[in-house]
Amino acid sequence: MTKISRFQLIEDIRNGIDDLPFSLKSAAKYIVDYPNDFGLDTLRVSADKISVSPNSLVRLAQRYGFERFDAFREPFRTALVSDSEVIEDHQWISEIENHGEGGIYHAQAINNELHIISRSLHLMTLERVEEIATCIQQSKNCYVLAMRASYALAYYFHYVGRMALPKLQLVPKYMSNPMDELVDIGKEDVLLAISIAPYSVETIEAIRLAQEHGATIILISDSEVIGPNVKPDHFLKVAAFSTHEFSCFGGAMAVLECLLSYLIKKGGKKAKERIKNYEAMRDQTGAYWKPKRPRIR
Amino acid sequence: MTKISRFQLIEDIRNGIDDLPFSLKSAAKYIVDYPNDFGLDTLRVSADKISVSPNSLVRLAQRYGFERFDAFREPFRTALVSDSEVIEDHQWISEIENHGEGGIYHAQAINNELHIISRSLHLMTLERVEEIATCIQQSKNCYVLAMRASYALAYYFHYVGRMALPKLQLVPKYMSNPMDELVDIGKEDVLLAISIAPYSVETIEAIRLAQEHGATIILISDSEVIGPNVKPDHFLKVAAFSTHEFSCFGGAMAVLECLLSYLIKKGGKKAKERIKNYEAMRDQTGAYWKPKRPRIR
DNA sequence: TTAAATTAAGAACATATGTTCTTTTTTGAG
DNA sequence: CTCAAAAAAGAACATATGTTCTTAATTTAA
Repeated sequence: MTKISRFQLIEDIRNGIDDLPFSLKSAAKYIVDYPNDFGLDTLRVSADKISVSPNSLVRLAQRYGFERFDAFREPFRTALVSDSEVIEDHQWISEIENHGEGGIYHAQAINNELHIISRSLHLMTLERVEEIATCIQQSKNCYVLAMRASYALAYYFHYVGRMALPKLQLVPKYMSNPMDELVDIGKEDVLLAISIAPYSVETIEAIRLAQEHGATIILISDSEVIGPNVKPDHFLKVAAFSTHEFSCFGGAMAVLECLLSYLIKKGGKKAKERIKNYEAMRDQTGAYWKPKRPRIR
Repeated sequence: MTKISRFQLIEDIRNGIDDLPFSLKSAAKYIVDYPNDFGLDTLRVSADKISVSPNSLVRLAQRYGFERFDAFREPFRTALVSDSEVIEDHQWISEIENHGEGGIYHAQAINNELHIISRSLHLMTLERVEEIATCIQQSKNCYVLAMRASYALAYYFHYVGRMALPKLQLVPKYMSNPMDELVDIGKEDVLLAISIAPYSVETIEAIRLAQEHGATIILISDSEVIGPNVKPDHFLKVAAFSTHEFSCFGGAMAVLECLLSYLIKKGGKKAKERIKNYEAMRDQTGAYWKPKRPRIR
């Protein structure tokens, strides 16, 4: 009885995955992605998580030459007991440090990243989140503004957020000066501006314009004072310091993602429904790949 | 929602072990010694290994204040799957929980965010980073590819990265199908693809094209199996699970930022100089605002 | 379009698992 | 030593699990 290793088995599964029929493919993908869970769970629990029938897993096991399902799962189980040492604190980081110059760089980067994220999230009190979420929800239009590197953050926030809140508008949307796209902003509107040092002049000017038009300003930044005559109504501070010459955006990203979570969860039925529609559209247009399952009945 | 940690529970067991009757003591000792096995095995298997009756374990569970045996074993199970992702019990997070529905949502979001980031960075071993960095540095062109929400990540990576590495190219750069912009990709080139579930067909097809042209593929994703016939040369796994319907990108962002740090630091003099030039250019054109400091001296 | 082969779901079954109740054994106070 | 209390084992039970067999859907080939 030659015991097969988990590693070997995963490798086999991955290589053969393209030749599998639909539901077995979903199952195989799941096992490759979540080998730990697969080792721990029962057949039925795994089947449920994958959304296939229990006996699909039995068939998959047979495909790979196992007499019974238990034998197929066995390598994953033994791997669980043998090599899962729980390292309590972040000892793995200091471990990295002991491998030359590169190790020191990498450990520094990881430390810094965790630090700014933790700090940013800490600064994001429930009070502020609720304040900002309410402000966005009650607005007529909510413009999401950022320039240069921060534009990535605005793009992401808008991309995901508009599924729950169609009133979100990305600025700049076209290759223009953001001010041009804010000419119609008014009292009932909100401008959510994202800017990390160094602060671009366009952002500052756009905020000033919005202020003059009576819009409510939400600023997400590493500083409350990003330019002359910029007085945000709400301010969410993020940490952005780094070990090299640019700011780190991980903290801002984490904060935005948590804000998104909050908006989606508080969005209620309407948001849920809109998200459902997006998903349906995706399936129709085939924009995304997933191991398809045949329709039943 | 105060989940007890495995670590805490083992500590409790060890402290109380002397006051236990004979068979429960054997059981307790076994659990302390072989927590992994205990988490994995069924009640009867554990009882058998310890040589006590099944219901001795039930009684032990009750001793420690658990209603049922499953609850007692639970911490050991979760420790098995989430290998070493013990977020230090941030007091401030559980504090947030005590403020109604909104507080629970927010605390969940923060927890999840920290979890996926910590896990993603953990998966980012020095070995992989070095491998990937070398691969990028030695390439002729390095295309950074992503679609839809992930495009934000690619955009950011490219925006910052090109200051150190001008050979970085964002794809799609124009509003086109990414394949059109990859027609010239060749053996000496690298394609860094970023894709989080659900995976867009365009990304998958672009990777396949690059593969056929002999380019080296680096994939940053929550799964190694994102589509049929996609076999990356290097793979960096990130965690992306969330508490709502979309994937969370915070882990991917953190990983990319650490990769950037590494590339910049390893970029040497040339990179430093190029960055200096960028900064000089900024100052000249006044693209950025900075608070004027009073002249010293 | 039809027929055969493949693939998946569903139902049924024997066994395993966690729990509870009862009986037996052990412990300890008087 | 006796007897009550505590602890452990054993038996019985409902539910869960893996397996098998049957039926339905889907794909492939003619």
